[in-house]
Amino acid sequence: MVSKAERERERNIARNKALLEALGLPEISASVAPSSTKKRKATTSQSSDSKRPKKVPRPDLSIPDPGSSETTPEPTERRRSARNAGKKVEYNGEAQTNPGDSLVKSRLPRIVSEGNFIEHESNTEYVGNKLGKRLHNPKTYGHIPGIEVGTWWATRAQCSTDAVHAPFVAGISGHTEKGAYSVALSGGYDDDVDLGYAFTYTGSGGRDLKGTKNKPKNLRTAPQSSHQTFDNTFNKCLESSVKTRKPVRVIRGYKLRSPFATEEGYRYDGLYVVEKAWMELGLEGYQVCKFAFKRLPGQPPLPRREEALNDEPVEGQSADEESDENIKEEDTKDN
DNA sequence: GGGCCCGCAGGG
DNA sequence: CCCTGCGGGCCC
Repeated sequence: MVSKAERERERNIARNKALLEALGLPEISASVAPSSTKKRKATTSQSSDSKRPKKVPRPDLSIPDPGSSETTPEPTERRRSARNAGKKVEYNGEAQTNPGDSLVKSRLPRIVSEGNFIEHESNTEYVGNKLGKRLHNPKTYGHIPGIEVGTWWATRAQCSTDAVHAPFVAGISGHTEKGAYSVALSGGYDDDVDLGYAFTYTGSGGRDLKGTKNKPKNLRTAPQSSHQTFDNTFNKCLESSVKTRKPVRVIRGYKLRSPFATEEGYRYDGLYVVEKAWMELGLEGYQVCKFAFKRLPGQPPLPRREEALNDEPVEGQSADEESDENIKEEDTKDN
């Protein structure tokens, strides 16, 4: 038996999916199975052990002892498990006393490719769950220099430090007239559809973050309790993106319900264009703002979750054409 | 795992 | 300043 809400959800999904498919594939119509192209080793990390310990972003790297011993005073070890993310973990002990020193070395971040994902080893210290020193302005359109598609972070704060998506919590960042700089796909709306090369996205607002007067909640996210509108600043940004067609940086997170979600943390999935903006009835019975995104061609294929690999192969994935270096950082000159 | 509450960055 | 927001940690 299927509940009414569930049916509603299925209908929304079907409608959104049809809409995305109507947008067409991103140029290359070749439906190449991603595993057959460049990421043949994409899933080796977990293939051997049947019981996955839930998070294995890095099976093993050049770092001597990745094993659970987090206490290694290894100064080069910067990545942490998401679980440790706000703790007062003393990685790098004394570096903290003088953050400026270790932060300012302005070498560009180094990327270590790792099959299914890319580990980001920048010189930037990620201090706790706070914003570190940025090398670039997040209020720009297009790629951030030095940050490859596929770059992975444990937390939103780290992603913000690298200027890919500035807000810690909010899903949308942008300029109301020129368009969005970036969005985060991190769950939150269960009738969004993610095909990888295209997805639908639900806008912001309409949530009662404060609870009632007697029962103040002061939440950062909450159930829908009123209609969304395009007056909302964030929604306006995305609406403008449809007109300006500026590229939007997209990150996907572990909460996303999609074969393209990360196992944990957040991943930079490159540039998309917002093709369409509209309103529809959301699952919670309120009007929501919806947006259809389409990925720009010429970008690395998206990794899929392990458990999704057995499913039907996805279309629209193809090896990189010539890389699109023409889409570079393009300043907004308003600050 | 769910509930709750907090800090925090960004923008008006 | 104030408020928002697809985090994150902790406690249960």
